[in-house]
Amino acid sequence: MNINKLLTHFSNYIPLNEEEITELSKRVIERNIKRKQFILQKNDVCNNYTFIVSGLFKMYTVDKNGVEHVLHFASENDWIYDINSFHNKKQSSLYIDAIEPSIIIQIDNSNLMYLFTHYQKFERTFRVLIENKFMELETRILQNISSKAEERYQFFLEQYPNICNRIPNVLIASYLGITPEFLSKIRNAISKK
Amino acid sequence: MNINKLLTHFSNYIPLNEEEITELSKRVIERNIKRKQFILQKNDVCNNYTFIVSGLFKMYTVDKNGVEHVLHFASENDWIYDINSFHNKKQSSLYIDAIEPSIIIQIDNSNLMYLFTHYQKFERTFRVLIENKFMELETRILQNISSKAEERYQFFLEQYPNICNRIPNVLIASYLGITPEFLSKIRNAISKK
DNA sequence: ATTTATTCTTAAACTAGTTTAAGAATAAAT
DNA sequence: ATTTATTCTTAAACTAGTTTAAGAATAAAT
Repeated sequence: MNINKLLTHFSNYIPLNEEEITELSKRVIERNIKRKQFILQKNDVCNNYTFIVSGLFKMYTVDKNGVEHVLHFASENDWIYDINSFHNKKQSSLYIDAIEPSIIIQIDNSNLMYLFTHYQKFERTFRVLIENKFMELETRILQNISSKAEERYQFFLEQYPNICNRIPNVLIASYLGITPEFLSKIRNAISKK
Repeated sequence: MNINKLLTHFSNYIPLNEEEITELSKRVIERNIKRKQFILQKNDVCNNYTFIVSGLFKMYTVDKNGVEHVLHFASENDWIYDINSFHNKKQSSLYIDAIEPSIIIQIDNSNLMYLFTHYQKFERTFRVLIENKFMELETRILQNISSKAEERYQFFLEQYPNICNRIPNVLIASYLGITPEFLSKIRNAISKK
């Protein structure tokens, strides 16, 4: 059962006892997602936290010119959700879809709130989780305001070695905030060094 | 007493009862900070969450060329801290200093953890706080990867109308990830519209 | 009130990154 | 196995943003 992967994930923060495992297991659902299948689309309300058992997702906006801007990638043992839409129950401006065929475990808003309220451990774990995600975003912002595209690309390769070769360069460029053509130039320049 | 400003801040999330107020009050300290005074310097461990009663702070790095890069501004009723240094108790790579003379209330790591463990309400409030800060950062990242400097500047002015005219343009440029000279160009272009 | 430090602006020469276009290479679908 | 769609690369012309320098304007300090 894939729930074990989620339990192991939790135990990296704080191990759960039997009651907590039972409660959690009752409140999540497992789904198989095909490549290119959406788990969130613009104007929907994001009603689930999604844990990725296996596979790879991207979360992105589409601007007025139809260009995609990738806000996050997430692969196995990571979470993906539009936090703003989820907590404020408002329409999302984001899309989430699968880059690879994936297996996910989802928990919806009311079940998550139930766990937070009845078992402080869950609230703690999710506090720490979001704190860690906040740190990652701070690092990324710092990169964006202080480094050139080439450095940001090199840093991306170092930081996400296990996903960078599963993601097409078009999407890496989008994530870095540059055009795919310029990323091509950068890659060419690096290979000549 | 300035603790009231902090209590009001909490009650915007979840109101505290008398016991919680007493516990909180025992565990915080109030400080006056002069202009340009540091509350965190590189290589120190950030041991406090800092609530700003009045005044204005910036958190930033200094790169190898001596250039400052502003990660965050924070003014009255907001928090500032290096979350990475605080939770992992490791040396910070950031500086925090006062742009204006300020009054702050600080709570240190062990006291905050005490409150989290004994009163779930504090853990909840700080979870929601960091979630909100995460949303802000997501918006900022999206801006950085998808918009030109002029749009990012306009957005900054709209989003932070009460601090943008208290901050020198050098620092706004740094926050936006552009040079002050280019910000000058942008301001000139906008004023001609 | 005066000096000193900081901030802001302008301009010219430059470089990082974009746009447009088109072909080559690779991966996905049947 | 072949077709179709997607991804990647190259190059030329362009534009957004940087660098260097220097003077003007404003704010801070005494």
